[in-house]
Parts: sequence; C-alpha cells; structure tokens
Amino acid sequence: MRPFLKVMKALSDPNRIKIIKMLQHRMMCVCEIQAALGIAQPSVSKHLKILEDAGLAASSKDGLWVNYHLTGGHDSPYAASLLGNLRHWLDDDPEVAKLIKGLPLIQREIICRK
Amino acid sequence: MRPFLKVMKALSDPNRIKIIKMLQHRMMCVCEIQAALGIAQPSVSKHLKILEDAGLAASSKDGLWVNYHLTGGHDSPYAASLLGNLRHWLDDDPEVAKLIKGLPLIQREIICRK
DNA sequence: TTGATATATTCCTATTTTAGAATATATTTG
DNA sequence: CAAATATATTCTAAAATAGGAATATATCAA
Repeated sequence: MRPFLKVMKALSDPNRIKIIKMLQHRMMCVCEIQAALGIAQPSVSKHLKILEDAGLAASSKDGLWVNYHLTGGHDSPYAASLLGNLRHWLDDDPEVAKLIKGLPLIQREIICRK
Repeated sequence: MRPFLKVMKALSDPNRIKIIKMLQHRMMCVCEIQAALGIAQPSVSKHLKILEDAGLAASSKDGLWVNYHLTGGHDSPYAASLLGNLRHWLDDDPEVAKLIKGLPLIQREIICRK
C-alpha cells in the first residue's frame, strides 16, 4: 500500500505535475525548473525529492548541476502506469500548455550563472 | 488540472483505497463500511464524499440506508483509468486482503440496527 | 586555497487534511 | 406525531503538507 500511496501523493500537487510535464520534453536542472515555475529553489528541491522517492523521477550530477529526468517506472508498477498515462493527460491544460510553450526559453546557461 | 488532482488526492488516503477495494466486490452502506474499517461514522461519510466528488463512487438511497458503489468513471477519464488499474492493484496487500476476506461477515442487518 | 554558484537541508510558518464528538437531517416504524 | 436509526454536517484538535528564509554542502574556477 505504501508505495502506491507515495505515487498518488506525489501526483497530488500541481507544481509536481508541472515538473513531470516539463520533464517529458527534456531533462532539466533545478535552476531551470525553478525559473519555469517561479517558486523558491528549496521548494523545487523538495518537490524533486518527493518525485524521486515515489520512483517517478531520477537525477544525475553534471558538475554543479543536477539533471532530473523521468524514469520508466522500473521500481514501481504504479509509477510506470501513471507516467504512461501522464504522457498524454493534461497536455491541453492551460497552465501546462503555457509552460511547455515557454520551455525553449529556459536554458541553464542563460537562466542560471549569475 | 483540478479534476485530475481531485482524483489523485482521493486516492492518496489508505482508508479511501480500502473503501474502493471493498466496493469492487459489492455495494455497501455507510454503516457497513464503518464496521469494516473500524473508524467513526462521520469519517466514513467524509471519505465517501471525497470519492464522489472525484467521480470515483456514487450513491443511491434505499430507505434509511445510502448505498455506495463504484462508478465506471464516466465523468472523468482519470477516474475511469485509475478505477481500471485498481481493479487488480493492491489485491495482495495484507490489509486489503484481510478486509476482503472478512467482507462476507459484514452484513447491514447484523452490523447496523442496534 | 578562496570565491562563486548550484543544490540540498533545516527551520519556521501558513494551509490543508484527517479524525472524532456533537449536532442536524431524513426516513422508517409504532 | 413520537421514537429510533442511518447518514450528513459542523466544529475543533492533531497531523501532514507546502512555502520560503537561512544555512549547509559540493563543485568549479581563479
């Protein structure tokens, strides 16, 4: 039951759903996600940790950056199934659509690096 | 986004999942669910309301009793899909299995009617 | 090594969620 | 109509959640 509930809870927050929808298009580092969502950096890190714990996302370090990407849900059948559904769900949600449309403008070399 | 989140939130609570797993076997009234879960009656009513609002369950009155049953998810594609998955998911969860096994003993004529 | 930068963690606050007691509503029965 | 019963609603307290400020950690560059 626990792993199932973790996936459901992870998918119960709009910012985390937005993160997933963006990661469907490409991997992103924390500061890119922060810029896209317009929320504080620690909030982004915490959301990502919740997605990781649920088996929905994973990360790999690249120097200072930590790149996050979606998993295939190999650990969790629940994660696998929901990630599959979310592949097409919410594509026409206004907020999601706007985010995706603006995604090309979010580039770590421009957004980060003060 | 809102309807999707409603379904996810509705499925983020263990008692509500247990209710769904029981309703897969038969319709139940509030006092039967209360007896099965061992929680207060108002808590059951509130859980049921959340399941209804998400489009996962529906009710019909029969005298003093209110019978709850699962929907086909006709209002919500999210509800439909998740209900389909939950048809087999968590069947071997210990708590769920125990609940289902005890289901035949839960009969409104015996449980309710003081 | 020092300074700068990206990310994670801690701490605190505000909001939401859950649970149950008390109460209200509705329906059946006498 | 009055009593009994099943359910819903309200209210309050406890727990979980989300947010950001402050801080810690880690890596790169000079």
